[in-house]
Amino acid sequence: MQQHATHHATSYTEHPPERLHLVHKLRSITDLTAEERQALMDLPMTVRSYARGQDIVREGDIPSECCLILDGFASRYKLLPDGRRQIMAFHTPGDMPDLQSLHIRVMDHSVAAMMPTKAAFIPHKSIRELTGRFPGLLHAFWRDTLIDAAIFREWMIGIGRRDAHERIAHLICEMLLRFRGVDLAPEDTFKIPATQNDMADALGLSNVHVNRVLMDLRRDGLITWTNHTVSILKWEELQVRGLFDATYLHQVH
Amino acid sequence: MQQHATHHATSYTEHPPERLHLVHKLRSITDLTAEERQALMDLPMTVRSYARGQDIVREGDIPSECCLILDGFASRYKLLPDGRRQIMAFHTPGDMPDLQSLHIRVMDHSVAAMMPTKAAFIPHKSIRELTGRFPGLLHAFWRDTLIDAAIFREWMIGIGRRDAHERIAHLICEMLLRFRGVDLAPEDTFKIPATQNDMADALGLSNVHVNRVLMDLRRDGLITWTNHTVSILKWEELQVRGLFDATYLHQVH
DNA sequence: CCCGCGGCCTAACCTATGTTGGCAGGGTCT
DNA sequence: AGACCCTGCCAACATAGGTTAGGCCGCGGG
Repeated sequence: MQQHATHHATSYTEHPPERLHLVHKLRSITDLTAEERQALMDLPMTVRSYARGQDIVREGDIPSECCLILDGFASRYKLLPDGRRQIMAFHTPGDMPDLQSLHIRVMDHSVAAMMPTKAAFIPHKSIRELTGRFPGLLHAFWRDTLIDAAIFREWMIGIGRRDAHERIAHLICEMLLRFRGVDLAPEDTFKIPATQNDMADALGLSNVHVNRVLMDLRRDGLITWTNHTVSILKWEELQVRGLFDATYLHQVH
Repeated sequence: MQQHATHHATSYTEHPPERLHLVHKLRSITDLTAEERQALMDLPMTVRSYARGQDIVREGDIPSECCLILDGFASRYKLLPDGRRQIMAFHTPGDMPDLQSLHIRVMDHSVAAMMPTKAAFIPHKSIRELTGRFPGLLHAFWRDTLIDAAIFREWMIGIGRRDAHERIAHLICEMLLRFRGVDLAPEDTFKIPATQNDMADALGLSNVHVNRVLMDLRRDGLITWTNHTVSILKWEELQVRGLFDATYLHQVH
């Protein structure tokens, strides 16, 4: 709600409203001056649309632009030669899933749309020019990639050391907070773009087992999950099951 | 060998030789000018020593300095409330395991010595001052944290989607390359500071199972592993077993 | 010198999770 | 409408890997 107020406070009528997600996201992790915000809004970008399942960036690519999720939902994933898939991150509007390509030439994983998704592409050149003028933005971007890494670490401990129930509860907790962060979870309910199969690939489980555990969580009245929408009924208890502690999201600020 | 030549080419007699590891490491991922190298060597640092098992930085800390491994070997890890442990990274001399603390206030994991280890502490202030003067170094540090994240991702797919044999073979492959990178693996043999228990916690397995798999690898003549030293006997075959592809280390340059 | 501890190794047993296969409902394309 | 296909759901069975327990060895400390 507060964030919503923010949206209305600063209006940039000459740009499509989706650009605000980027400003909004970066403000959620650091402070920005008015000039910095304006400079972000002025970044040149070309927009493309993707259907569910389509790749936005592909492993092996050598990007010369970064992509910014404007609308929809994306995942980062990697495939083993025999087709096993590991999803390594989910991304909401305002995220730049391949920001790292600024400093790492070749993509070591892919980015795909998990639902109809609009992505904007910003030339590396423009970003470099921007961060050259605004050191504050440079640090914001760096910080963003560092938080990314923190989430990877948290997922690692999940996949490596939590059992299936803990993992799934934990992921649902994380999603709720991140959707809340972009005002997409009113009343602890949100549209989840991931199928049970996607969840499985994110958590290192099989789709069948994800289904089993989900049934348990529903039976115990912690959540409902129908038709791609999830409601958290017992937030406290869900956190306990997932051993959830939000500090790793570094959203405080 | 080439790197060894490099060592001798540039000598900074007024500093302890361990400082060269940092220069060496950063040069393995990016180009540095002579001034930048000198500036690195001139960083103020205070040195402390740690025994195996001691924490160098602890989860929850709010560091005002970054640590640099001068000598020895360190791991980054995280504990669950009931004591389950996940190791998320190994670090060799020249690495700065908590570089992220520059932009992320509170540590979300710990760093520990895995053998007697010497670490240097560099005030954030000095690093900020340095990166202010040398944008090249700023990008080198940023790039370093991005490679870190790339390794996290690779470990994620390992823990999530590879079976125990693949995981263990893969980790040994990675270690060989990283030790080679710092001239610590002559003839494909290196001192491994990790116990089988450490390996288990890094790979999301139990120590017993690590032992089982290690026996297999030895029986098949791929490696020897005695007394904390590992030799790779069949490098090709080990890579095949681990589905190993080194691009994620981004060491090429 | 002995003691205790930590690291390895082994065996017997157990269970969480994977696999396969099959069914039902809802979209979507023709 | 019919034919698909994807997603969720469910049951029966299979197995990789966990757990527990114990023995052995080498080392550092008293």
